[in-house]
Amino acid sequence: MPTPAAKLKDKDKLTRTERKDLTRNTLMQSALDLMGEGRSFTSLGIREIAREAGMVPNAFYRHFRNTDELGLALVEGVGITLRRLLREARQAGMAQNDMVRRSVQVYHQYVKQNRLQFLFISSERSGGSRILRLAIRSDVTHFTHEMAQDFRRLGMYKDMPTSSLQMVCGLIVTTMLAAAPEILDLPPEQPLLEAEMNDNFVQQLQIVLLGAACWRDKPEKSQS
Amino acid sequence: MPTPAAKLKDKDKLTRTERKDLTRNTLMQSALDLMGEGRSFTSLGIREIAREAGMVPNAFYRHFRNTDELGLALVEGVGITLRRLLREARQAGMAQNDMVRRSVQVYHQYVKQNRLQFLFISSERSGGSRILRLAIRSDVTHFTHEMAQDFRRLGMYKDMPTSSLQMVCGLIVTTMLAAAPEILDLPPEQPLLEAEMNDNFVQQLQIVLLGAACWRDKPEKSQS
DNA sequence: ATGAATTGTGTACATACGTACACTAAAAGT
DNA sequence: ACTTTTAGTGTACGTATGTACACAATTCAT
Repeated sequence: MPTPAAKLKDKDKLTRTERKDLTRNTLMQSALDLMGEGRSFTSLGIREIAREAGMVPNAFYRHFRNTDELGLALVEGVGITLRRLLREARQAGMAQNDMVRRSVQVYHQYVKQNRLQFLFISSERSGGSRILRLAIRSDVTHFTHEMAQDFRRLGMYKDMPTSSLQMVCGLIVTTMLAAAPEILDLPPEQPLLEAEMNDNFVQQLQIVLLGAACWRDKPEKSQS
Repeated sequence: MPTPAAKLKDKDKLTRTERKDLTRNTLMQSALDLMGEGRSFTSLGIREIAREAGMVPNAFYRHFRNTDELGLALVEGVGITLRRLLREARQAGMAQNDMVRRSVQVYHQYVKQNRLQFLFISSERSGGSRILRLAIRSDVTHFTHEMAQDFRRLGMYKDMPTSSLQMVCGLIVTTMLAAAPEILDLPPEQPLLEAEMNDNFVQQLQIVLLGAACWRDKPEKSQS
């Protein structure tokens, strides 16, 4: 690696829009990389990102008007990542037996593999920029709904009204996302801590699923 | 209000340490206020905070070495706030009946009353500075344990092992804290949205409590 | 009462930032 | 073959930042 800057830019013969998308991605990746080094997205500057991407500051403007716009682009990638997660979880075989434990393992390694994206979600989901916050929240809601659909497809909680099912999935997703920062902060190569955390996580999810199973719609309205 | 800067500094006759603590608090409050205006804590600067506090930049150093240290001081305040919450919830009368609904209401208004502190917790709990993150997390753990003790005192889940009870409380706290950012982002004076959110929140907590009630320790170890 | 300690001020400097404007080179449209 | 578009560069400017240093004013200890 000759320079610390250039990320991936082989000067192949590419159409202009292709090259543009490429450096655009470089910018986004650079922002993520900076977050990986402990900086929070909201505190990133245009110059900083451009520098990390090996470009002159002004080049940034050819792709985004400001950092928030780059953030929104990152959120899109997050949406894709989350959808892939669901797909992987589905494929991981829901053998109904220790399906929760299995899912937790899949999730755990998925978070580690997509470290920077989850770092981004976790810290910006309730972070500084309102626009980003709402965008992420909307993506998470989307994810929740897809999970509910999957539950339906798998025939889980057959006789539960859809709204309740979504509420339960919301709870699951909340629990999942809350686990992400702790996974990310785990010191590497500490299988003991890791196992302990996963056990706790598994138990919590089992509680939720158990509660959902015992729920059996009781739509009592409060009158206080 | 003559100047936009001075917060609360009547020049009474005060001992030196009192006055110092006073301006120290002014600095902390100013940081919170800035967060209230949409800035994220990690992106705050010494000058910015000092300016908001109506002081010259250098004065900051008489109280904190850097912004992280101020953040840690804020975390202490957060701990106190959380403990007060538990106390209020206890007093709110756990009439066992719609106790969840009651607690949710208490919590909701508590978050709104301590808006800035919850803003701080929510965004820094998985935010940029590792030190702050861990400090907040440790406070939250503490809070969780106290909640578990309260559960014990109230005779709830009598025959559940302590570790499981703490796990359940962890789940509850996670759910509570996840609700905070949404409460904070609610447009003001929208009782409909508010009620909807609360209903959802209540249901989720009921699921958790129900699951916990059905739990009845099943300490099966996995062998995969 | 006097000297020390400490809180807050004023000035200063190197550095970083966002952004404007003019420019180059190369691809795209004609 | 030409003109136009456009991704990226270079320079420049006003402003904000962190921090160092010397200083003022007041409280504390003696």
